[in-house]
Amino acid sequence: MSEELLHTPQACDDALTRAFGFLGKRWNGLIIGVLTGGPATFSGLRRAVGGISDSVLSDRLTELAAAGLVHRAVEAGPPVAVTYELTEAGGALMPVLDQLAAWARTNLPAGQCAAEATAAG
Amino acid sequence: MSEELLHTPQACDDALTRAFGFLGKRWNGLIIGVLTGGPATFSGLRRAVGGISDSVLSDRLTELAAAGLVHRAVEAGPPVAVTYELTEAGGALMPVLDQLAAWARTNLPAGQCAAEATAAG
DNA sequence: CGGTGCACTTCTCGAATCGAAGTGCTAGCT
DNA sequence: AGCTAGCACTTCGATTCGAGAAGTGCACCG
Repeated sequence: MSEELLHTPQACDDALTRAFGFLGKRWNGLIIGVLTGGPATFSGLRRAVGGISDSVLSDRLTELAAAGLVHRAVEAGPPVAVTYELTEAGGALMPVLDQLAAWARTNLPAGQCAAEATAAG
Repeated sequence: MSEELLHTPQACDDALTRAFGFLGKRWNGLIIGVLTGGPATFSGLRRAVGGISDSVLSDRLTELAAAGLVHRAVEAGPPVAVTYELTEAGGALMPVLDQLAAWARTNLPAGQCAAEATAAG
């Protein structure tokens, strides 16, 4: 048990660990997923992800912004509007999430989009 | 009055929702990530992911097995040995996790594998 | 016989999350 | 003008989740 017992047990999955530091938090994955469809507002995001609470969404958005994955654009003017959108780093996740969705469609039971079903015919 | 702003709010990210039903749970992503390196035992897994507790690992493994992502192989014989390995569905995640790791290496700060550094030239 | 490792389970405590309500401001209806 | 409604958050109380330690039964090592 000195040198090695397994073939590099977890060589570079250190990157995975960091990735799941964000994606492992209950809603982060979905939030980014929704954002891949374009910029959104706070309440727009809340509706899109469905089931998340204001407080958690606020927290997650702050985290994501601090990590540089999403950009918080505050539009001045009388009605202060806040828009969230992916940064470059966040956008780089789009193909990954796309593959992930494809995987879920193929390998996870009980679920398929109506839009998908029609294409099958 | 611009209705164009909402272009299919969340068309098929229903698949994402299902995917993150698993990956959104604190350790599931890492567990699968470790399993992509080959089959492992309970304690082997515990060591590989690092920081997870027995109870949670047991829960996650049960969930993953119930979802058909990992296979729980019980070897009889006097010393009952249990081995966990990815099923086809779980194995299909490997390329996704690979991309995810690549993304993390590129876009998440403070982290780089020694093995990667060599390729810098 | 005593110590160790494996595969789990059970228990308790603190953290994370939920869900609803509250705050300050603007817009639309009457 | 008064009232309702929406947006972007924050704060509060309650539930659920996860961490850490210890316990169980069995086989191997010395």
